[in-house]
Amino acid sequence: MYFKQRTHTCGELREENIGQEVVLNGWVDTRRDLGGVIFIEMRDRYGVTQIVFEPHFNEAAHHEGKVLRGEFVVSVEGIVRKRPEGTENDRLPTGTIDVLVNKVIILNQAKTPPFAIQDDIDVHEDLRLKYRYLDLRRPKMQQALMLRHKMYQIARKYFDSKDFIEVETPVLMKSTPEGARDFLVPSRMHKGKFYALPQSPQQYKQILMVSGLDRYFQVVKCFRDEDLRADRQPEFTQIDVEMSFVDQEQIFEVVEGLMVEYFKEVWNKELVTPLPRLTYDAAMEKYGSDKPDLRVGLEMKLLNHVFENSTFRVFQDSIAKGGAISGLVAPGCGDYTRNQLDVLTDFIKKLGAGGLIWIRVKEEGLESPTMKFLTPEEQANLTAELGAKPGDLLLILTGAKWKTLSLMGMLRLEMARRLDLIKPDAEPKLLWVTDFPSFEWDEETKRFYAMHHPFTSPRLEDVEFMDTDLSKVKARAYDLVLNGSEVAGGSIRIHDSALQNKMFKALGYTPEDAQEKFGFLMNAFQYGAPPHGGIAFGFDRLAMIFAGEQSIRDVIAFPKTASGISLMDECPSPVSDDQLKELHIRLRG
RNA sequence: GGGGUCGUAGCUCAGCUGGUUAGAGCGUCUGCCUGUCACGCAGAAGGUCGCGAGUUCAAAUCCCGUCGGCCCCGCCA
Repeated sequence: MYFKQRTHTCGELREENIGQEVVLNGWVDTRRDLGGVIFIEMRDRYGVTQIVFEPHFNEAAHHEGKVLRGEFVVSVEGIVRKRPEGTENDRLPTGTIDVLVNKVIILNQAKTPPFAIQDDIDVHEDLRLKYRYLDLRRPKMQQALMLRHKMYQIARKYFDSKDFIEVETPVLMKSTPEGARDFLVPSRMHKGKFYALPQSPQQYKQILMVSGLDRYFQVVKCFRDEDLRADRQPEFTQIDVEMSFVDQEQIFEVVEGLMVEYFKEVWNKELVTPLPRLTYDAAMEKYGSDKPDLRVGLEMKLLNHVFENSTFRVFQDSIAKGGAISGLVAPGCGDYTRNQLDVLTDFIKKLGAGGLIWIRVKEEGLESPTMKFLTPEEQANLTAELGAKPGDLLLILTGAKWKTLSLMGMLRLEMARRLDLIKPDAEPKLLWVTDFPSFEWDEETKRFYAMHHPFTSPRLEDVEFMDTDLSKVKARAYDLVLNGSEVAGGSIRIHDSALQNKMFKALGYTPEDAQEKFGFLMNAFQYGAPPHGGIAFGFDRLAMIFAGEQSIRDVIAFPKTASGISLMDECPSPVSDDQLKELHIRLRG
């Protein structure tokens, strides 16, 4: 089909183009047929331009214009004309002109789309995902993808300017049963053997440091076969970074530099550095989360010392077992009804709490079923410690330390939602969370696991505890947290074989286990591994927050649903027996 | 694995204490309309009430199961 190349995009024409003969190619956005004159808005990635069919100007074109429908692909030739006085559209950058059509070629017809191709449509997401190619025509989605593109380019330019080199690492690699579940890829040529898709290029980037690449980064897809969330997809993009001969401080400096760029280029905001830092312990104690949202002012308080000598059985038990008593003031919620408090109690119980202690603060004192268990002195200390005022509601959770703090953190966010404390236009809050524990106790298997990964260096002053009390060992690990989301995480790695062996031993690996699982990394480290460390950005999350979206699906071109399927191409899908046979696989059941 | 919520026209929803022919707005189609921009006016078409089984004289409505979307907990080195 013959058609002329466009002379302009649909977002380009202005008053200075008046009088020019132009060619536009694009999609029919909206159609307003007034019987005589027909107005059509034409859309492409760059914008929208109104084209006009007038019978007196060109009868044949007008006749052709009659049959155009939404989403038809057209090429039009015409003359740019100033819109008559009073008919300008100030919502369009092209709104002072329109194009009087001389000729229209229908490049393709289109079925009526199942939903309108425009922003702010009210349509279920599953429909958008099934027809993702139409969804992505919406200006908002195109802007999201363009923002994402801009953010890739900023990162690449930034890291390049800092002497980092981008290296691609394998997508087919060895499965490591540590951490998240691997996606497995069966080998045809090696019966019974499997590749795994990388959860992250962790081991490869460390080997690149051994190889002397010094500074590496990569925009890289990673895969984790775990359940999804609004901010979690089974395949996602990291900006992966590793540096040699550095400590935490140099990594922070590099990362903060990139964040300054992002704040400036995306939000036009000046980010003040160095960023605030919070230790893991402090974050848990005050915010009940290792990714605290500091836009919410509410702070939790540890109350163990207030109830040290309490006769209240619940508090006694907690303290005796080394647990936590955590309190939170819900300002102005002192008028919560019994019913509202029951709803709140139910909310936190469903998350795993044993119960919720609530106390209404009145002018005349504290009001709660729990009060009969507390001495007047304890009541006074409680009020003072929390800084509670009449009209407030006090919430207290108690039990095993980390679980209780974490539950209180969820309650804190719930109260923030109820009190509407997170305004969309609130100043973004970016901070480092540092000094994560090296080890995490797992109740189910009754053993310690690496909280980050087994190559994370403990703080050197904590190495002595590796033989005595693993719960005391803190790691040289850090997360970057933006508005309550973990947007990057990393650590200084172990580069010393002796320390690495000590770590494997602490995690319960025999030397044979370690060799079997991580042998290639261990071997590499015997040939001169420099001190090194790094970080990886969760790029989708970062893009989501910078785009002001609530779901990473809105900044990913072709995302999966919460159950991990693609509604558009309907994967995962069954495969033929022949395919399975070739891979030496027989399905069970 | 668990909890919550939703599923009715192409879309967004109402109807749900069982009872006539399941409605509305938008969209689509047809006709009229020469400056619209949410064009307007008139008319029409459009339904496996997610699916299955059950209770009942009778089920969109009640019960059970199942599938799917979204959110959360667990999980995510």
